[in-house]
Amino acid sequence: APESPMSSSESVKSLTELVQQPCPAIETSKDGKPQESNEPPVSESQSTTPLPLSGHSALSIQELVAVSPELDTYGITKRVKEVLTDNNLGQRLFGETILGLTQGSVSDLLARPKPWHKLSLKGREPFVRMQLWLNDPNNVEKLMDMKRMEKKAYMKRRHSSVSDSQPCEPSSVGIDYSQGASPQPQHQLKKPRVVLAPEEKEALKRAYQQKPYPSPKTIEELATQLNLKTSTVINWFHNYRSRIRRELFIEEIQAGSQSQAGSSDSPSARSSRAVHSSEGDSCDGVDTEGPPEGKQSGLEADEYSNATTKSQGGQAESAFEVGEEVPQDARSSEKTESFHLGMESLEDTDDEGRLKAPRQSSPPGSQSSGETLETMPNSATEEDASTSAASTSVLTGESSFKSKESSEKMLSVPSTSSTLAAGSQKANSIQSLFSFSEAASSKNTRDNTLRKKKAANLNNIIHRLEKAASREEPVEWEF
DNA sequence: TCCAAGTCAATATG
DNA sequence: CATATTGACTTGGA
Repeated sequence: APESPMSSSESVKSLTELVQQPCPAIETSKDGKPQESNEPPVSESQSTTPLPLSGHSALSIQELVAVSPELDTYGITKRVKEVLTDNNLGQRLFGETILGLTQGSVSDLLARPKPWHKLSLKGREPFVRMQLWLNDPNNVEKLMDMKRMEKKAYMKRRHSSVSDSQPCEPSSVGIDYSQGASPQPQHQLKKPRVVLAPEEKEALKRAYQQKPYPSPKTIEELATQLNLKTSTVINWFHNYRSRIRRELFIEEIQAGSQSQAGSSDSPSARSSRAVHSSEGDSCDGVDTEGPPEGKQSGLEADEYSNATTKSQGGQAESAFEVGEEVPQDARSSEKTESFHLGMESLEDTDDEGRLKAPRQSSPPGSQSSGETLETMPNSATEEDASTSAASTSVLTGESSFKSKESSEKMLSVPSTSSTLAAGSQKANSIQSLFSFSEAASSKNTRDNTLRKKKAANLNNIIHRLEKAASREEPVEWEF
């Protein structure tokens, strides 16, 4: 098989190489790199590094991370993916032995790496490890060995059990795997893992568009209306916000990287990466509605609506202000819109339409039936307005306009880079922080007020985040 | 307390 | 089987 693609001519190393031996002075050889694999059972993860100042012994990665130069996370993941696929190595093995992470985390990391400057010290660690691994000439070989070993062990185990009736390899550990022991009864100790129904997700997304940072009160309402635990709603918002942010990051990275003028970047054919398909166009409305059937997969398409960002934190930027006037203050404009989340059924009576998940509990008397009423009394919360009038119930499809336009999509503008063509070179970073975008929408019909609103909303939170971020870290981003 | 960032781990998908 | 998605938990900062 084709082998040794290695870095060969790659000139990319440059700074990445530094990671290997950041400061010869201190580190000297010992290239053994601190790769230690963690044990299967939970890793150490010793929080708060106790600073092994005493030196000797392994130099923790955290120290390496601390001195590591800026790494190209996107490039690293791209190469790692190539190497892994070229050699038939799985994420699980790689993650557990090299990164000390589980398969799911690895998948996520490889698919959506955040730009270096947006990573915390902890978040940079896996990337440093990956770079270290890439620099290791025997990386593949080592992993292959591990794989073989694992297979062997597995085979052995299986064999004995199959051919041998009494494998009992576990002999040592007490009989029955403790723990759950009786698999049957399965007390409910196991926790079912909440799975939100598509309708519920839709409702939450809609709520998010109106208020990305719902007040406790709003959260309560949502929880009640959707018949979910409050913590679930809270978690959902946290996760959603976080994941949306991530989407923006990758856009940023892609935009930045695309400027590459040759050099680097091997022409690997496959490449992965999903292109953002844009979409759009025309007819929109229409559709859908009935979630039940068909195309479940396609439904998300827009998923976290792509946002169009635009940083304007205060300076600059005005340049490309979008053409359209944005309803500044998304907040106020919001009140016009109502919550209407279209979902009809849900909750309804008993009979199991299958819709209702196993969700246990259910607040004491809550949810009676029919009708959902809208709880929206006072308000007067600090955010004032916000939901206020709006919210009709989240469920009830009864709101007059459940309209079909529900499918909101926020056009995702393929950030065309305007500026970026520029030199870049040099620090290579250029990431530009946020793409401008917009422009596109202009042509569209003007009825996109809805979109604008959403965009404003997202911009809003982005600003807040940026502000906060810059405050704490006077780094350079943001030129 | 809230939040963000990282992860885990169950479970979807392919 | 491997990979992708996602609700929940953990950490660390104000």
